[in-house]
Amino acid sequence: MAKDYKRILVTAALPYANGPVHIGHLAGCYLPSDIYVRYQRAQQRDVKFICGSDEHGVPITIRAMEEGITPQDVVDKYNAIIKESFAQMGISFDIYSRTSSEVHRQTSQAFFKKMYDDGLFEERESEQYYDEEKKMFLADRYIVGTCPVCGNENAYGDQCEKCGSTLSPEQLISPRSALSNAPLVKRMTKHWYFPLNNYEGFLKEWIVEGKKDEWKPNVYGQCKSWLDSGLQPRAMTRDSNWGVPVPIEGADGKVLYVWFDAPIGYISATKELMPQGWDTYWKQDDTKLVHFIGKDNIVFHCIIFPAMLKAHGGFVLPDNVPANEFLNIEGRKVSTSKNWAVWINEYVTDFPNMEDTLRYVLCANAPETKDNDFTWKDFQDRHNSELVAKFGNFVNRAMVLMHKFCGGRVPRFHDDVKEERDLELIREILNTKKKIESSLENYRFRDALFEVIELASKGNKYLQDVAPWNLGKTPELLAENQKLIDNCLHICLQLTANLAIFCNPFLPFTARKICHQLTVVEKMLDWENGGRMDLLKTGYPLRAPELLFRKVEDEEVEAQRAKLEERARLVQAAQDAKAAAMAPKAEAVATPEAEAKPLIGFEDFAKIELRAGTILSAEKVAKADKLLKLEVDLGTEKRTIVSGIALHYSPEEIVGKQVSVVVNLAPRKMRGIESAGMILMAEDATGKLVFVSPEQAIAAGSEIR
RNA sequence: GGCGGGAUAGCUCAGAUGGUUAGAGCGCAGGAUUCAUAACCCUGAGGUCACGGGUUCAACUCCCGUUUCCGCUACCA
Repeated sequence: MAKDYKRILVTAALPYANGPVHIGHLAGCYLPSDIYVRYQRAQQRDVKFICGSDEHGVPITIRAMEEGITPQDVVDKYNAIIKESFAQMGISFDIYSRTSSEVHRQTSQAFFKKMYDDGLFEERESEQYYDEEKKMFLADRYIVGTCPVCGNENAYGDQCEKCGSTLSPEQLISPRSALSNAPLVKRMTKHWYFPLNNYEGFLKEWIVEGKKDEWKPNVYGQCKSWLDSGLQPRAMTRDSNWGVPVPIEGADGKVLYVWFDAPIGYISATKELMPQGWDTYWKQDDTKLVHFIGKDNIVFHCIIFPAMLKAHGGFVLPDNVPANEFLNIEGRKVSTSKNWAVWINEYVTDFPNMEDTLRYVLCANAPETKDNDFTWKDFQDRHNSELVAKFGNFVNRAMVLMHKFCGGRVPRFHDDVKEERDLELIREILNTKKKIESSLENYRFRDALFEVIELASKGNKYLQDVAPWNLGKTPELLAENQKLIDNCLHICLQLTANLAIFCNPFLPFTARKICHQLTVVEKMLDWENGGRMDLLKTGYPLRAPELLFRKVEDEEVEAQRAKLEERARLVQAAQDAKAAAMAPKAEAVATPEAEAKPLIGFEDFAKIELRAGTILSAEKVAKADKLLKLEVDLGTEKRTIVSGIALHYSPEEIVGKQVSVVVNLAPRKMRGIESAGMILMAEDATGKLVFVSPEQAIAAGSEIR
């Protein structure tokens, strides 16, 4: 039941301003949204395209700390880079704003305040780590300490970037503040929780029942999964000084949770774009709201934000959330920290004036239904065979032949000699238009783009069938066949004009180049002109043909592959993924030496009590992939130790084995089992784990020093 | 481990509501052609639709297992 919408509001996920954008971002979100919007604009529909930088949150403050600059400096830098990359790629936002703007502060605060005043939050107190020196609570990321897993002394409270372990602050050994280096104390702090569980009924009805056949399976499935497993209240505030201050009494030092304020950024940006009238787009039922995002954002856009909008009241809910899957590169996942990515700002430098090629390749192979793979070989193949050989070649053939046989002017169409194949092709043009429309309305961008190329292909076939170059081989033949030649080229040129209209949402730069050659104004690109056979006036002189695309040579894509591999190799060799992620430009700086820990005194070492132990029994821990529950004989006592080695050893093969045990490690519960100690393991670069064992059998409990 | 989404020609991917010979592009093998960036056009070869069961007159398409990839989540040397 397609509603009769009066206007369309399109949002693209706010990119996080702590790094540049790469082709995965483009393919998953910004390109499809731009195609959709350009199409709707060409349809003369009332559409607004909203985006901006997401500039709050802990990772930005961390990056600022690491680079020795302020968070504002970080976001200023990346906001500029990101904004420029989008502009260069022709992503045509009506506004690209940022969540550090004043309008956004006001908007998100008002949003929060309204919910607060309506009593929609729950206040809760909990114990959090507090830095007495800086007089502030610390987010998980601000807490550093020794990783219980790999011993990295600079692990963060949520993750150890050295070994990739996900942590909680409580797990860190001797936690300290990342800001002041001071030891931490625990203090009570108050936060405001949004009881998502109160909206389960509404969400179930709206999504599970209402969107079953409308939303993509991946989106629908993900939502259903969340709803079925039950929703929990979620904290909507954080202790931090970077973000939107919580606008109520007694909330000093607290800001809105970045996932609370970020989606409101769509609203603020709309406000900024249209100080008068923004609310028409957000508050009237006949607005079609569409969120374009990557699959990692589904829960926020389909569950949390709609629940917020519903709770606040007065806002429209998204009609659709066409989330794409992920794009891999050369068979591997995109990884910022491993620098396995194709960055947009680098692409536009390496391939000037080839924005449409990237747009084409990313759309033709967009991860619409599953993760897809981007390879440079595929990039080259698609460009050379589809854009150059089919599309560009057809346009060029039509132009060249027209100049050769029709004196550089659009020939007239002679009804008296028209043939069935002429009419057939004309019908195909209209047919193609309809197919593209229906595909685009249903977010099937690759299908739509395929139809464009397919139509060019039909043009090529038509030219081949009529073969005007044969009809005009000699002056005698030319005179005899001029009418047939005229008709053929008349149709080919009108088709070329139609191709410009049809490719415009996908290949806007190319569409304009075609307009230039045909000496027509951009206005011709209006969608309603699609299918017309009188776009070019008979007798009108056209410009000399210029190639729309150059070929991509083997060396170019080889160089790109080599660049990708080389950077990844450097990062790998450096064993310093973090440094590379923080400075993707600074690949040359990466050093091959592994990160070394600082010197420690004997007294530090002496704090650790190590003993040889003998494994008495081992069993797999239920509901955990990697955990084994071990009974270890330490001579004077037997202990239960839970160890994450199940992927490397089976329970049977390790019984009786002697191992090294950290005896005085604070006990910790895992999967409900208290683990008293830790088994030492050695790990190689591939992640393989082996025991660190006494070289000969020795009495259980022997001290290791 | 829980949940969700994938697994289809050599490669990259499409395949509403189950129904005649399962599709496209590239690649490959032939052919035709020369207007065009040696491009275009035609023909052909290539798939037990991951595996095993089941429902059905009929399953790539529905159901149940298994294997495997991706994501979220839990957990982790």
